[in-house]
Amino acid sequence: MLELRHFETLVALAETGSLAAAANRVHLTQSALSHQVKALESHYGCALFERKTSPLRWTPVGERLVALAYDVDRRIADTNREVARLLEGKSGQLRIAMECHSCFDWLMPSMDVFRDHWDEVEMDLVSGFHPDPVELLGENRADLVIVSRKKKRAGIDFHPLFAYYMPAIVGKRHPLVKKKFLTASDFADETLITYPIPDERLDLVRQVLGPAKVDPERRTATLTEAILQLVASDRGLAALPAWAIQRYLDREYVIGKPITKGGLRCELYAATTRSGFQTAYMADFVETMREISFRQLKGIEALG
Amino acid sequence: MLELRHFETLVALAETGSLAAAANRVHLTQSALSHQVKALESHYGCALFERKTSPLRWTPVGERLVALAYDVDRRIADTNREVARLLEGKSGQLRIAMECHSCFDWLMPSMDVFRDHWDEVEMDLVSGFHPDPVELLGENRADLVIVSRKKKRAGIDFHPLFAYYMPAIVGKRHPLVKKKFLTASDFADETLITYPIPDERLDLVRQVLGPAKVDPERRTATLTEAILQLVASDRGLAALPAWAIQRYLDREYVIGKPITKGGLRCELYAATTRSGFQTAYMADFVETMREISFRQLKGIEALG
DNA sequence: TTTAAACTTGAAATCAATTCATGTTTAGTC
DNA sequence: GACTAAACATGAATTGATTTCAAGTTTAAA
Repeated sequence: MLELRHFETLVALAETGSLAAAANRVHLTQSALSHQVKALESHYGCALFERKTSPLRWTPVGERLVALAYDVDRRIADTNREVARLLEGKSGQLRIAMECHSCFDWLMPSMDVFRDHWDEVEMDLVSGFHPDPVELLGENRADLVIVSRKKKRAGIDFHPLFAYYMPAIVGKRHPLVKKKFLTASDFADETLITYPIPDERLDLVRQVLGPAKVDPERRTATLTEAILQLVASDRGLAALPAWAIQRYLDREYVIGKPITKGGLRCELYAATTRSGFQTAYMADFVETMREISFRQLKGIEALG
Repeated sequence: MLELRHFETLVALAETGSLAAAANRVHLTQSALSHQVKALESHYGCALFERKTSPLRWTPVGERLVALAYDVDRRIADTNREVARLLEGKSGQLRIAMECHSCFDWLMPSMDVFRDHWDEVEMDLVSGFHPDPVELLGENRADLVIVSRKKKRAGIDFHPLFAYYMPAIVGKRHPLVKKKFLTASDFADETLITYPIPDERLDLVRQVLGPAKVDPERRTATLTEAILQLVASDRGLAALPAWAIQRYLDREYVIGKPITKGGLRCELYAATTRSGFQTAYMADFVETMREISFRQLKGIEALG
């Protein structure tokens, strides 16, 4: 009756707080989860959580099952790791490069977890700027690259990590805070503050401003905090991932506004060589990044 | 990929030592288990156990998975118990009666385990002889009765426990030890030593001697050890469950011989009132009896 | 060499979970 | 208080995977 799939569902439910979001996370329809939950509830003869509250509130029974789900999931993951180590050599290296400037924020916790599980694997961050970091894979100067687009290339695999929405960042007293969402034209007469990277890597330019032929004045800053200070003092607008500046948004140091009606959706992938991904620790690292990110970042979505 | 059903299979495999026996235990065909194992092996890319050895020998990976299976199964069972307690009152009583004279042997460990899990439930053994112990249920003088036959009766449910084969017990130097198996006629000129209970409760008489119209001389003894002494000194034959006298068989204090070609198969059921079985601890006790028996008794089979 | 037991294999059948399409409920807004 | 959108529930149909079936292969024993 109880099955592992229910465990995945329960964990997703606990971490997302709603049926619809959890369904997206486990790549099922919300209807499927509804059926699953109903089956569990009729099996145990009691509700698992209160609907109509957000986030959902677990009943004691639900809570117990969620605990079980976490517990069992962890044990299975541990076993899979051990089996992988039994089967292959345990050591190796994992050199990570990033296209995305602020990804290090969310990557660090994943690296910490990974280091615990695979202490024989040597981890490194590839430093310096690279016009096309994916090339580092072919040159064997990196084993994994975090990128925001998949460009088909021979022998390279792109493993989806997650999707997120990038809000425009506006000062508290800026006139645009009154708008529900911003469009390309709202940027026309503003100064756009960005990291010092080429336009084709800026999602805002690539997806919104470019197509609309809007080319605002620019200013660059290397540090996220510097960008925020400029925005807070109304020297311009920026577009940053919400997860990179969550605490500043929470404190209302600056204000986040959706870009376009549906929001500006960005994606993240881990690129590896096809053969490199065969090793167990590599696959595990990708899985770890997904898990840890979903656990700690707000407002991200499953991908792929 | 990995699913709970695989865990059940692995546990059964570990405890029975063969595909066919494990299949019987989990109520599937041996083909189904073969497919399951194949799927697991191709998933992990390695063998789980060596075939062609009996009992099967686990590989390190197989061993790790079996450990996981036990672990997860136990955690799920624990959770189910806790949930049951959360939902209903925790206390109650469990008065057990037995039709079968030597069942106490295997029942005791199950009672011990049960007491650990449900210390609020008061357990009792209904003592004394009863011509029809199932009637104790209707009279509310017992909550559960161990019996060897299901007789349909209104409001009474029979929950299968297990099946076993009852060998004839023969002295070491008795001429019949040369035979591969005994038939009804072999008993004709012997003395049959039994517990002092009516014929219709003696499986040997009911299933074999009765139909063959063989009615040997009788002698009764209350204690199993007394019966064994009589047999060992060639005062007669007996028929006892192998699990009741395993250590005497192992030491060859007496010899066990199959009765009829296929062996004399006996079954055990737990009888309860339909309503009584609704309580969680009752269902758990039945489940516990099954589990513990399969774990500790040799040569028993799944039933139902 | 033969036989029986244990296991494997591929195809068919069965069963159950998911999706689809729709209905219902809830929370927020005018 | 009615209206809208979001979130969830439901029943029927589909899909897909697991089991069974029927036959073949291997192993161990006689």
